[in-house]
Amino acid sequence: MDYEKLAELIFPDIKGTVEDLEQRFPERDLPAEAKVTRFAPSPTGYMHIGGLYAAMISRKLARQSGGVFYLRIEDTDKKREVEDGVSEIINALKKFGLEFDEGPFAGGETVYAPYKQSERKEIYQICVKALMKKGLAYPCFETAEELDAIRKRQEEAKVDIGYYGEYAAARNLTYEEIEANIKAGMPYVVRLKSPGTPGQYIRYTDPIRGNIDMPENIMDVVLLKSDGIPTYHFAHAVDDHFMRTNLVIRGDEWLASYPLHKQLFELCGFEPPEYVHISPIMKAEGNGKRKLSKRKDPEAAVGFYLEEGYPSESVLEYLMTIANSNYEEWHAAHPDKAMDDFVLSLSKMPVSGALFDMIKLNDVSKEMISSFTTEQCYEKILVWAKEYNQKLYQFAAARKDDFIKTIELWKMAGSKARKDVAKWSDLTEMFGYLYVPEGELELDYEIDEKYSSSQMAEIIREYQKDMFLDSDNWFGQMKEMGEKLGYCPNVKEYKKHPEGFRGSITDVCTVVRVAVTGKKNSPDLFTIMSVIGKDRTEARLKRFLEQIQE
RNA sequence: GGCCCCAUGGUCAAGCGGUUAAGACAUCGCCCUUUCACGGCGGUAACACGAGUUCGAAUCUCGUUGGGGUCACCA
Repeated sequence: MDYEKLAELIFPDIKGTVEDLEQRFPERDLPAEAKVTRFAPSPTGYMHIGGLYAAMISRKLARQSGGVFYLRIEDTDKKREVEDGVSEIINALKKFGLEFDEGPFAGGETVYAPYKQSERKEIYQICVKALMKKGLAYPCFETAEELDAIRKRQEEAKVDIGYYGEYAAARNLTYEEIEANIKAGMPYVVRLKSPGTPGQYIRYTDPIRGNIDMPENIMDVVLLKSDGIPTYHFAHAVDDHFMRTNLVIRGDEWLASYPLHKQLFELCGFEPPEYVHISPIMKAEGNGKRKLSKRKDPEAAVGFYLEEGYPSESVLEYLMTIANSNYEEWHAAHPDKAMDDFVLSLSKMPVSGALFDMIKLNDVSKEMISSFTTEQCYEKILVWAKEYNQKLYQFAAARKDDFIKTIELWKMAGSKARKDVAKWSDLTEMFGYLYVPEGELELDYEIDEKYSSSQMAEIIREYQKDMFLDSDNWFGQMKEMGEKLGYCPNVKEYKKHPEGFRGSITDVCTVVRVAVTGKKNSPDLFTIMSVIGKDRTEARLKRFLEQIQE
């Protein structure tokens, strides 16, 4: 077979050479230790939490080594493409502060462009043509039905399934047969003619997992689909070589294709990048785990965290604790330092998939929020509410001073810090009584059955006489009032001698608290009333009386 | 099924041949306290199993079991 002639038959219009490409995409002028990494999603518009995790790690590794992090769109499958898919992914990443260092998605151009695979068709074809000239690629006209038949035979014979070796009939087509098929307009793919030997093993060293021995690739995989667009594997080899990526962070589902990728790089004459296979984020199911699923788990989507109002810093910090469990310790030792100062270590990455722990995320997020200043909280809430909670947004935007007071109320500062809020959507659930205008307020009173209506009414009526809101000793006044009604002002004393009292100051406060907020639990009552103001407090007391006397 | 990966409390995990087997989250109790939250103190709770190697194994080897991944003209 004259491979030169075959290559011209298949690619008559491809004139460029691999050498041209080497010149067009020169090696990067970077220090040896600088890592060039990328995030390479399909433009499905759906951003998986695992994608965010990988992107965060890739970017971090590039940053901490003085390298480059870029975005490449893997749009070689038109069926999966979604309109605006690209911008949605970029927006999601942007909201997490993960920005790119180069390319059109960073607002610039470089010699490595284009960054979308659909615009790199010719580059791939040049490379396939070069392989074909070397006898390492060939056209294959087999139909899906014929491929199925091969699979059946292989299943029966209990041998490896795939297109390879003796099963790869198209390897033996003559030039004349190929030419005739093409003239007849038969569709075809271009396959790799794998030089792999069955039973031959290769060694791969993963920075996380160590040495792994795997069988060498023997499959004649598809390089170019019938539409002339490359498969993922081939596009990966070509792009990561010519975009000069030297570190590929990918999910461990790619581990199995390492032998293929290594072979592709070698056959093309490219230096393979360093690979790191990271374990996926899992979800508990039954007695096992499974990957967080796009279909079944809303929390698999990055959008979920955005909607719920988790600060992006919280999600990233939680993800970092999964990536390197020593991060938490480091952070505790350096509370003033930012996550950017932490040095991520590949060897400390987990080797098996971690269960996503929403409860832990909440804890991390409460800590994070308590570390924000009031002003920072205000800004972040405003941005979140504008998109996800219009009512809250209107209140926060129109009455900034009042809103700031509510933040101070649930946040507090320093040693008095409260950690009630893990995500902004908690705000309306926990503190709706602060934001809703009096007319629209509907309190679902959490009344304890141990209080009778008349008992509660007595307390509220007494409290209505003077709410002590101008006093600098509100609680002292409350004690006096309670004592007058027969409630012990000292809780400890009451516990020792409950028989002499109708209850304690706790009961007095609880009844007022329920009347004002509807809830049995809340932050400091006096502060709440100060925030909502005298008039609204009075109105609520009145309403509560009406309610319980119905 | 073939190939590959993994296995310490409920969860995330330290551990690298000799440890009373860390820590964080969760949980429970106590203290603080007008409730809740915060904070402080304390408790419950783990080396999947079986053989080796060794004076000695969570740690090394093999096997078993269990879990996961992968075997497309999808990435």
